[in-house]
Amino acid sequence: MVHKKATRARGRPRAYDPAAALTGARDAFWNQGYAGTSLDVLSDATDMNRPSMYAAFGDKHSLYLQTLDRYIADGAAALKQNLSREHSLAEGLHRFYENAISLYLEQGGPRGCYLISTATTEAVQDPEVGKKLLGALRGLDHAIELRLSDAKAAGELDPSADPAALSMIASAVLHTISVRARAGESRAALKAIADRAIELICGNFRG
Amino acid sequence: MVHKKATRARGRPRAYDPAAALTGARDAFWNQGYAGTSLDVLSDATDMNRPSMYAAFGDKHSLYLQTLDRYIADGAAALKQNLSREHSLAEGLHRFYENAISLYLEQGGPRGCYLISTATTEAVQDPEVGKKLLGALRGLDHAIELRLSDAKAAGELDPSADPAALSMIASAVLHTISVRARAGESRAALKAIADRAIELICGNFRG
DNA sequence: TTTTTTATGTACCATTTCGCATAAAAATAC
DNA sequence: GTATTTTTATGCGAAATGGTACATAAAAAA
Repeated sequence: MVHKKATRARGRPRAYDPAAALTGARDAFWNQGYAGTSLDVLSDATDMNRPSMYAAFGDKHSLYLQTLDRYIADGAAALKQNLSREHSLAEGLHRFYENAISLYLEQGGPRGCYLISTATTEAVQDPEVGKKLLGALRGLDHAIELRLSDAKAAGELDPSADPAALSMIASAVLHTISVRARAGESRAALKAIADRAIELICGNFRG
Repeated sequence: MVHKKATRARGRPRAYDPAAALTGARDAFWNQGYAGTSLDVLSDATDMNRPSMYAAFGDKHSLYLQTLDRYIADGAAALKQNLSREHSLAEGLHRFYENAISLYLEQGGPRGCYLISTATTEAVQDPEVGKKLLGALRGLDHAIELRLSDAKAAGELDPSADPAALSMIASAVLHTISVRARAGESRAALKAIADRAIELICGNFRG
């Protein structure tokens, strides 16, 4: 039997929580963008001094890439849950958009999707960011398309429905919600957009 | 009779073209974002030295706002032309998206929509930018909705069609095309998205 | 207790960034 | 020609930025 905490790390224990630090860094980038966020701000946001940040996450660029990875992983997990076949398609899409809108408007003012709001700007000059962004966009398309194909097979969608086209629309609606949220659109307006999209995607069918 | 060039400005003539300089500045911001573009880069891009830039456009922030204004005005003019009633709705939307895709992929790598790719990031920290962005988004929605209402009245759209909902979709598709273009998606893929959207919006009707 | 290991905290450095002062240049007005 | 006006050109300077050296603190190991 091995006690997890039995063997403690050798030297001085770290004074910060790595996961919380990454969240703090992400929130700072989220508010000010990659280029607009200084190491001083990141140091405050992570509750770490500069050398510790460096030791833990590497330089600013490397830290940013790690926040992107975690956001993408978290988003994929939430997506999988929301679009599981436990709920109807309409219900799943409803949860999916509600979840997104809440995330985009969370605490301290609107901010939109982390990728669209910060990574898109950098994607042109930074191939690593561009690659992660494109991968995430395609991943979302793909996951939704799979769910729509299932729905079509299950009779939840009209037999003439085109899952590829509809999944593109569903993604586009998420993207527009992100942009509008960050621009300052109200929660009610964003919800109305989501509701209209769900109606349009699901047509007259209800699972 | 007054000759336009008869009375020349008093002092040393300017060595730059104001409109071209604004275009150069815009392109620099477009590539690197607002925060990521330094005055040195802007000075190169405008072919102006720093004091001249200041005299002509004010500080970096003021210059950026002016590039936004011009982009928004240009976009509105192009939109008006593409969605005029000279063409059918489907044809108009086709021109609209083709025009956008060409702009988003123009010269020197993909870049997306100038507003979505650069202003969105700043919108949270910079209320002036946020206001301009939100205004532009709503302006697009409104213009498309008007065109769709006309199309409905003219029998180009199904009588049951909802212009407000469809215009939101049409805008969303433009937004997704911008994000995907900047992320590196191919022109063919972007065109496919536009075509699917047009089909979906226009339904089975053709004007 | 002493050594070793790991993390912290202060302070620093080179560079970049934004913005402006100042002088020279190029035109018109007198 | 001289004065006036407007722009250009060089370059400076304060502040901010990304990144790191170095000494110290806090733990386990010997």
